[in-house]
Amino acid sequence: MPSATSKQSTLPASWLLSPRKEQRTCPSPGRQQTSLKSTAALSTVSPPSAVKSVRKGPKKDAKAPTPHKKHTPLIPIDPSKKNYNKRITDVLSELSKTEKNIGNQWKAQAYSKAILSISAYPKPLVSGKEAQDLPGVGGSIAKLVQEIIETGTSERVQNEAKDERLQTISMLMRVSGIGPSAAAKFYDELGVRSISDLLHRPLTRHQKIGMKYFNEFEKRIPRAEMDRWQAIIKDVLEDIDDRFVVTIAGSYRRGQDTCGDIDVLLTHPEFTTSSSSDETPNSNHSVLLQLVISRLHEKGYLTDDISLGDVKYMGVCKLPDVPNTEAHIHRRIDIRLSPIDMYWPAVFHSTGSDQFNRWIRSLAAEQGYTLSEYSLRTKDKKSGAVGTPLRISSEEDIFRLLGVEWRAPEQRDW
DNA sequence: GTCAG
DNA sequence: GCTTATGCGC
DNA sequence: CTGACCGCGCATAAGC
Repeated sequence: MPSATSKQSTLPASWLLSPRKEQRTCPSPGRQQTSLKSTAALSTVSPPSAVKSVRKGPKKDAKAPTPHKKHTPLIPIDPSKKNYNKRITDVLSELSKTEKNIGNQWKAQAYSKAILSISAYPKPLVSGKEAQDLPGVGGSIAKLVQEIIETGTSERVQNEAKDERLQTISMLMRVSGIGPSAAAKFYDELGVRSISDLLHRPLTRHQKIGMKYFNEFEKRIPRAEMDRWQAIIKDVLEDIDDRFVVTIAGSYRRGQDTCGDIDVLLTHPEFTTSSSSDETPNSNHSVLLQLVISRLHEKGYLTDDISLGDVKYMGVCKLPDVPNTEAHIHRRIDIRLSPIDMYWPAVFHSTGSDQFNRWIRSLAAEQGYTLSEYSLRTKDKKSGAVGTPLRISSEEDIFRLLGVEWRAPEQRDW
């Protein structure tokens, strides 16, 4: 009900409501989907290769997909392989979670890294010492591993499991908008001991929404529903301006059967970095996202807004209910608007997986580049000086420039 | 907590 | 009122 | 021994 977002669609966006060109050129709506699996992953749309000029014939382009060979070091871990040390990694996961709850993100991450390499170890560990040879496993974790091998668990984990405060904080943090700091404050200063206690406490807008949909947000989104959202969003956007380019990224793009939320990336040929930096009259991109959001509201797809700025929206959506059917579940949806010259790095980044991104970034660094969600730039290893962003007109460009063989999104799932 | 510098 | 810091999510 | 480990958009609190 709050939704402060009601900046109605009084926003004129001159070039926006542009001539509905002939008809569907670019982002042809969802159709294609249906045959998911492989195609679905490439989810999206037509890559407008060059900034301007494009938008012509049917989606041609896609660059010449001619990857050079260039063996990729394949450091990757095969996720399908068996974990011979599950007992150990399970315990370490608890420790990672605890550190995260306390706000020690780096320790939490360190445990996660150790978990990854231990999971990939091809046989059961026999000693902590053996574990310490693995990347990410130092003396401290080696000791833990030794303890787990000997006793089957860790005393520390046992104690933490009995710790009321930790357990409660862990629970509170399941509410979207409550992090380590707020959870600790609720417990220590406001006497909160359960989720329901929160109802009588001052909450931020985000936290109220987190409470309202506490159960729904933890439910996974079936791929079929994701397909529907993709079609809907493309449809609404094309209705506004058929030059919008849309990608549903995240695990959906990697072909997963279920997803945690809906991650939408958006760009428009007339929204470029230059047009965003200077304040020319044409930089009405500042209303672009607002326009999109108000349109989605009008159509009844959005139910709550968590945040809305010029380039990023976070909110809640729900498919229209059909009479005599079970109501649909509320879903978290994020929509980001990128200048077109930053679009493919953004798509690449948001497609993940996180692990894949870490790997590719380290690879980039080795080759004298720095890759972010905004750009791919050269970077001098010595001086650290970075160059200007390279022109990226497709995901393939990124692979090609890094000398890595193309990997479809499903192959980045690690 | 781990690793690189 | 305006500016900066912090929390949060990703 | 010390700092990096992604760091940025948005909402809200804190500071002036």
